[in-house]
Amino acid sequence: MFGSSLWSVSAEPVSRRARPAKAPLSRAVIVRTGLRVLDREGLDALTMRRVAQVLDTGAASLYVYVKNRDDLMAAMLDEALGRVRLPTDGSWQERLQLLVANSIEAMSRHEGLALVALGGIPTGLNALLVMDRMLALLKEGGLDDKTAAWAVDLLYLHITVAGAEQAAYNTKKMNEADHIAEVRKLYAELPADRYPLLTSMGDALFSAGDRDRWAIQVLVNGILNTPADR
Amino acid sequence: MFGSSLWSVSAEPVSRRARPAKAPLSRAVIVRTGLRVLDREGLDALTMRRVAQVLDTGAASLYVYVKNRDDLMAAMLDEALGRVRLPTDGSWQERLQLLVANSIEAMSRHEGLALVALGGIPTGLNALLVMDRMLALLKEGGLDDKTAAWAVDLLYLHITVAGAEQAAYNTKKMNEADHIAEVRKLYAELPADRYPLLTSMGDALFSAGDRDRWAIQVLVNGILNTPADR
DNA sequence: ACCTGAACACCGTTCAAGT
DNA sequence: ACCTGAACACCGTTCAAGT
Repeated sequence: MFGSSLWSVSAEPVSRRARPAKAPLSRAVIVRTGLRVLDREGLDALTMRRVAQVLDTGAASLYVYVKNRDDLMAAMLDEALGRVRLPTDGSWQERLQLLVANSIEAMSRHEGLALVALGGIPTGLNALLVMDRMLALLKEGGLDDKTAAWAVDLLYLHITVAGAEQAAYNTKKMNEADHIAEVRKLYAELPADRYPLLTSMGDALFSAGDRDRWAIQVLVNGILNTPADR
Repeated sequence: MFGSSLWSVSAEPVSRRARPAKAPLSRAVIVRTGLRVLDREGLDALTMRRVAQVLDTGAASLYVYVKNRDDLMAAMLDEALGRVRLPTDGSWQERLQLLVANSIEAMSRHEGLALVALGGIPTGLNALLVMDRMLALLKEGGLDDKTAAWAVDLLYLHITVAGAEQAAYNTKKMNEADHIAEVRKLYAELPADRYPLLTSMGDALFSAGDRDRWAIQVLVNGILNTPADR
């Protein structure tokens, strides 16, 4: 009875105003959507299905623009690195330290993204730009090519871990003070004969201060004092 | 016709010799089995189901001894760190550098394991032992408590990334030389105006040498030259 | 050419039910 | 007490079929 009318309804052309054209898919749109999903819903929610859903399509459609989930995350990381501000003022050492700090900060904003940088020479255009600027600063500081090259490797590695750690820290559900108190208690209760330092210097272990800034200074000072060719 | 005999067969007691008692489950056995699965079949194969299968049981049985997959992997990491050799000879700097190198090596033997250390103050008994020994060496070197504490943080962070990178490198399916050649080509083909250093100093970027050893030296030198209290 | 429904081959984790 | 079959609520990825 309703068969043919139902059929004709679904065959009827639908006004574009009632059902407006979707924004066309593209790699850039998928990458930005992935970043939004990651930032708003967390790493667990960053699934191909969820990203597709936000774009009002099916997961299969993403594979035209993105090789797989890892490829998507790598692209998201590079997008995030595109937001790094390149310092212009101060001595070369100040600019280098700020560039490293800015890169760490950019990575730390997005849960789990820093980890995809591990195990793989960077190939993203924005990651490479950061590396090129670091090389320029190191050469400005008078380092030889080999030391500068190795230094950039090490600095990028540090950016990755520091970013990952900071991101994990930012995302921790647990109350930070509670967590530290708990670990502190664990350290204090360790057997003192096997862990003499951890049990005895508890206060210093959790001492406040800008550890991130200090770590970057350590790296730069170390690089200046350690030529690659012994 | 065969109904009752089949039924009686399955009800018949089976000799323990024909079907020997399984080794009883325990946290230690599960952790060691996980490590074996990881080393032999890779990170993708490290599933609760696969570990259980090797132990001739169901995945659900593991949850009596292990909170979840992350807990299992954390325990596996600490087990791996239990294999780190603690150096006894040489100056405190030599012993420290060797301890760091040994720790990196231990982590790098097991794909993906280093990553579980990220984002979380270490609490495994073997990780803590490595940290305690590092603290002892730094204090032997005359560092104040605060600098020593921050230094151990930084060194452990470096052990983690370096281990993760090395592990990824060890596990790479692709021919190493081919991969480097590919990246080198990518760098060379970058626009020279935007990437002046990467395009011009290609040789130095891929220069051979012991980068890992150099990186550890950089860290130690930097730590010695950078007190935590400015 | 571009898109997608449906299926494939898995996951981690829980829990009622068994011994 | 200890163990487990089966189910729940998902995954990433592929591909034949549609428009």
